[in-house]
Amino acid sequence: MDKLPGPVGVPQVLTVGELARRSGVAVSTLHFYEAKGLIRSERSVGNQRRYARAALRRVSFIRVAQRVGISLADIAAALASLPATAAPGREDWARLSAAWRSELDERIAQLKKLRDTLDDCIGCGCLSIDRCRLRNPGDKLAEEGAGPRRLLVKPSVVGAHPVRDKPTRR
Amino acid sequence: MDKLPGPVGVPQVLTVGELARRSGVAVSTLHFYEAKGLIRSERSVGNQRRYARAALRRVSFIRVAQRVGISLADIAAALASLPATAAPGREDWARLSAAWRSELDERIAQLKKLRDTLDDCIGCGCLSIDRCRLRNPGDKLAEEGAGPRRLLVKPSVVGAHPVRDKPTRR
DNA sequence: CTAGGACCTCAACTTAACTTGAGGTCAAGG
DNA sequence: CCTTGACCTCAAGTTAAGTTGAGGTCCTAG
Repeated sequence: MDKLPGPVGVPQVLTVGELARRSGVAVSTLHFYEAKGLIRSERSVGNQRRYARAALRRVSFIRVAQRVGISLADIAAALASLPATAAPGREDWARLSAAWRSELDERIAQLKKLRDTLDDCIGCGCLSIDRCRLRNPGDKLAEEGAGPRRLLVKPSVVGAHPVRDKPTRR
Repeated sequence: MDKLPGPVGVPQVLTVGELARRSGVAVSTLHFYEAKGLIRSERSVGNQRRYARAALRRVSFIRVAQRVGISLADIAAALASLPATAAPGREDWARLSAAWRSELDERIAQLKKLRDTLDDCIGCGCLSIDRCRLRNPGDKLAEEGAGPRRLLVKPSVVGAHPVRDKPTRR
């Protein structure tokens, strides 16, 4: 029953090469993702990876999430809530969606703010981002020393994106 | 006329320590940004960095842009259109805004799509991202081997975010 | 005058996310 | 039987974005 390499129509199980071609990521990346626990595979008799079609979905998800600035670690955490073994059911996706909803909303708000800030500051002619609608009264920013407060929407719950946060002394 | 260290009210020129505190980034990061050409400073008689107040604005901008997944290289390119020497004028910000507008809009669209996709796929009960509204007819995805086409909005003009694009053979 | 903080440079280290390469297996075709 | 292409593992290299550290300067306060 084990579908072997040769591409025959629409296979129910994918080789790593097929998954790579169809998802648009390199084979090495798939190996990497698997090592990181982001995707899973069965093995054929000859020890080759065999992916369920659901893997394609997972990889798409990973790439898109990454593209908007979410780290693999966060993605892995989210995906961990899906059953790796079987095709995820409705409530599995529901759980994931709920968990990410606020994070995504927050990032959207952040982006809009950045975009609109540029526009506004041009429109009003004040020539300055930290003055105008973004400037806090009295210029008393220095109080807590914790980043661009006016542009940042909030510190983020999931907070593990590529941007190194606060100079953490380990 | 060179304002020296001691914090006195609201200084017109900032030391690296002050800029670090007020912008929320580490001193080392400011050095790094300067080395990369993202910010600029004058030097005091004693060879210490002195930043114009405009630098605070630039740093805020850098962090926020970064936070939404834009690379330092892209940010540097954008900032390069601003005069590093004087305070940027209205048309400088206008240029920057215009250049980024589509990129930001695109990323916003992308994020919304990701968010709504999760919601939709739960709502419709199809249990699958690559089927449903995202699935292309006939499952003929394998044609060009170029990434998650249905979720990705478009290949991005500025395209230099942390996500390693295509397995480029150098 | 000497100690403390804040600053300087430059090189080396770190982490995430991959890629590259060396050396080896496996199955189908000529 | 032998080659070819796709696959395997594991180690090492790469890039971006910083951080850490060693060794040195400078000014202000005690």
